[in-house]
Amino acid sequence: MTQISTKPPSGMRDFLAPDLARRRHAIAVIRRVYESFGFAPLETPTIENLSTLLGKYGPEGDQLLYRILHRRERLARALEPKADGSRPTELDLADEGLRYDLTVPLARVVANYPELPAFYKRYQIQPVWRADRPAKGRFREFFQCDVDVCGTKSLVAEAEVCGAVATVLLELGFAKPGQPAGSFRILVNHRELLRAMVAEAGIDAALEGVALIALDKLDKIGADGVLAELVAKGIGAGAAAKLLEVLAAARAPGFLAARAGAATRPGSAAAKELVELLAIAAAGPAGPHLAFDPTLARGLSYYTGPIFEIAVDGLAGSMGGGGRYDGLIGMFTKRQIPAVGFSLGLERVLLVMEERGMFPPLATGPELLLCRFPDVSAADAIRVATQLRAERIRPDGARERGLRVELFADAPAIGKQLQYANAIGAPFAGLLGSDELAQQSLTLKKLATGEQKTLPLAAVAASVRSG
RNA sequence: GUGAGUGUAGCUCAGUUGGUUAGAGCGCCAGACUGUGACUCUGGAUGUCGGGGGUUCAAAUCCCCUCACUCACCCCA
Repeated sequence: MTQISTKPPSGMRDFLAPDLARRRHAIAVIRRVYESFGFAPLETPTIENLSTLLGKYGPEGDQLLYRILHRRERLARALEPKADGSRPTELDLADEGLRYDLTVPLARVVANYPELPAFYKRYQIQPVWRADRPAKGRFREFFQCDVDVCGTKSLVAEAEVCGAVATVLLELGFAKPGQPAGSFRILVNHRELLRAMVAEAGIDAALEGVALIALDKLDKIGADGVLAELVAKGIGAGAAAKLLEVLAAARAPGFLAARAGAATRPGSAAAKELVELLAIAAAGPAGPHLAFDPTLARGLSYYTGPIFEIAVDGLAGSMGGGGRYDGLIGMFTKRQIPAVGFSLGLERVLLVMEERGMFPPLATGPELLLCRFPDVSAADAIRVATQLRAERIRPDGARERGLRVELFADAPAIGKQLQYANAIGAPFAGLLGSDELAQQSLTLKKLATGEQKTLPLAAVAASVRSG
């Protein structure tokens, strides 16, 4: 163990220039689209009080929270046995943790700033942390891109957040349904509908969670598999079979409309909401992508109404998810404020885009590497680089942006400098010798073809731009 | 949390039933044009074989421990 590991901690990553080019490309699209829907930006701290975070995500979520150990005297005190002789617990050793998602911090913010507009729409693109075991497409530090609407129970809010993420994906190059190669679906369901189905099957509300998780696997392990798992989790064989029956009925075409019309049956109101949501959303960009999926459950415990998840072929997890959480903000303030949101998983989106080759060519680095021969002083090279970088006014009055210019620091053999230009992917090299300097000119070399010409400094930018 | 797999040069990997000096390709460095890279040719350097212990005359190879990473499941974004 003499050698210090130079790798980042597991599940966390360094982002080098090519990674950042792709990430920034996606984030730029996300930000632009979210703002076009009228969402305002928000950023919140990396660290939140544990009292803010605990109890919002369910037991599994609490388990995955990164906690920040007390320091110095506070830690020493916390480590001592308590008055009753019992040992300190996890709760005694920390009262802060890293944020686990962006929704709970948003709820805290809404509760903390009563002066915010009654209908607060915000977007937030920041990393979150989960003490999970990393896997393909799963990290311990990852970025979420959230949009949320607070202050209304209107299903327009649902339609808008779905429309926003659908627009993002379309603008990133994901296809409409019918073009299976690049398509995505937004699955929708309703917490109340799920509860009604579980109740209808005669399953105890306490077992609702495990029942829903088993149900969610129907496509993977089949009806027999789900049945076996339900029984294994302590649900009677009769109730388990009944649940599958209820579910099969829910999958039949026309189920939602029928249930919405049957006002006395459990889940009728929820079905009605989904019917309405699908109808409203049909007018927006999410319309063609939305699909009712009665098995969609979602793990976070704060959801109360419609829930969503983005599914694409070939991705084990989801690219994003969301739903309505009318009770969450009320956990931080006496005011009960309804809200609904959608979260895109940046890494999941990038993963799928990578696999499908969806990135456009992304320009990075300098457009021109300025190489100097040994007979040119460093000061002269800097003067020329400065001139090339500066914006200038063309004779016709138009403004011309300066070039992205890197100046080679030393002046070794020109071949070395060209090798470097090649290595960093610069499309052009500018060769500066005493001849060029005397004429206020530059020999411009196009690396891809090797062709080169000497031209006045003032003409270099235009020539680079024209390729 | 469960199960499986992989750790050998900067990278991707080969290395036979244990056998003496551990290899290839790519990359890197130097040269074949003294103001020209990417292509070609020649030459060169590169390793605690993940780490520790054990078996053996002998270990990259077999055994144990440990660490790291990957995949699948679970769950999620």
